[in-house]
Amino acid sequence: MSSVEERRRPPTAQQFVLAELRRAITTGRLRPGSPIRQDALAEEFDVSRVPLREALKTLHGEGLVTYQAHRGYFVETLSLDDLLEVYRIRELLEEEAVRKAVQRLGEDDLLRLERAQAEVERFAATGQVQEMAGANRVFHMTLFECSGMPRLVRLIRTLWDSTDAYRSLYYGEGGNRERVVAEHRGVLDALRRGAADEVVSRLDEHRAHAVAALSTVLTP
Amino acid sequence: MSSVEERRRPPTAQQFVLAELRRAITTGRLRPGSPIRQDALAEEFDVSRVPLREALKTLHGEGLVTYQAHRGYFVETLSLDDLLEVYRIRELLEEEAVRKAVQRLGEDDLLRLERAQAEVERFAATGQVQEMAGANRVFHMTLFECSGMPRLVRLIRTLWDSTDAYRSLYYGEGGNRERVVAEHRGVLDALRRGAADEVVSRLDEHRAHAVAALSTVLTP
DNA sequence: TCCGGCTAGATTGGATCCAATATTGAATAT
DNA sequence: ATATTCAATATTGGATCCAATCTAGCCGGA
Repeated sequence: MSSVEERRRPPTAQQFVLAELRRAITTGRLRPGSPIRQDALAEEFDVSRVPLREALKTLHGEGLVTYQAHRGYFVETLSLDDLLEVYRIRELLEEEAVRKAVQRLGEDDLLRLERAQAEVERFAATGQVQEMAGANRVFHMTLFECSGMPRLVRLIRTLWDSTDAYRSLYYGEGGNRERVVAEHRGVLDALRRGAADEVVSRLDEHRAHAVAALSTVLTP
Repeated sequence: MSSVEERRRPPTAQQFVLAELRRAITTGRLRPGSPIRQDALAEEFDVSRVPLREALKTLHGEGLVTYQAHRGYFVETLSLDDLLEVYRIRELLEEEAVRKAVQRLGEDDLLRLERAQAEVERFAATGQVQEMAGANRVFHMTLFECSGMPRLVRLIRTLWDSTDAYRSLYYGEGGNRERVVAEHRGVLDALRRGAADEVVSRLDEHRAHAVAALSTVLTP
């Protein structure tokens, strides 16, 4: 809706800190393996340690940090290997979700997907990176949710969360936006025809492109 | 090592509360869909709300509870359908882990697995249900860890955690213990021969038996 | 010199108190 | 009677303070 969208601060401090921490970790500002000093970070974000610790628990669940009782949290390495692993796991889980979704897909689902795709294209055209990342996410999750497997969708969502910060990187690159749009259209087309295998392979390619682009960014 | 192991209280209150909450939810004492009153629960467990909330964040990550800002946590339904879904997801992820593990399996890994299996058999013989559940877990995780995919192992572990309380139910039933032992031996045998497909199908059966047994418990 | 125990500082874990938000019910206006 | 507003209450979110635990460096003894 709003064109500027100056990243509104979330309704709770934990959610705010959670987003900040994700960025700090994925951008490498908090270096892998280093301990997380709660006092210093809390002060930096201008909150107390309580919401900070709750955010850290969430990140622990996502595997971005490790935890040892009475010793605290440590930044988990997110190397290229890790990224590849996450994408491999996504491949496995999303294939299952998509196959189930194709079986159950109704006309209303297709309409929702097309509306989501329209959003993606709108932001792609205007070059609004953050917004496009959000719309892209809605598109994919809408599809996954058609699987009728809520726990599976949850897991996939968590995997997306844990690599969130990278994605806006991806959409920042010029050519990638157009390709995403084209690939989505191909997926939608295959969905309409109920061609499960084709949908799966198209999405695999879709991911592979993202991995390839991100690999070059991460290797320097 | 210790044979008695009278469920020592964990070193932090959050971990204690976490275990208690898991039991309370999976046994149905906290009814699905009902809100979680932090004050009441904290008093019941004789801790403050701080560690309780951190435990709830962990459970949220596992999908045992839902969360809405400023409205709190709610017990998530864990119906038979959910259990089936969890096992289906495990099937997908564990197959990947096991195939990778078979490729990389060394003699030392096999030795560790056999030692783990010896533990399982020891507790199976004496009918120590809790201990056997623990040893069983060690056996499987040891195998998964041979995959060299730490994030994948993490995910699988989380899935096991979220249905932990059910498993001791399973091992309580008389005949199940002997079958588990026999099935593990079959898996070990196939592993020695490097027969990946056979390992996968044996583990699938292994899970299927557990699901079947748990289904009868959950349907009444 | 090397090892162990010990003390002081740093850091995390938890309890209590206050603030912010949501919910409930009653009073009022239509 | 129904809908709406507003106040009272319940509940969650967060800040501060204190306790428990870990870490690092020092000291004494073999």
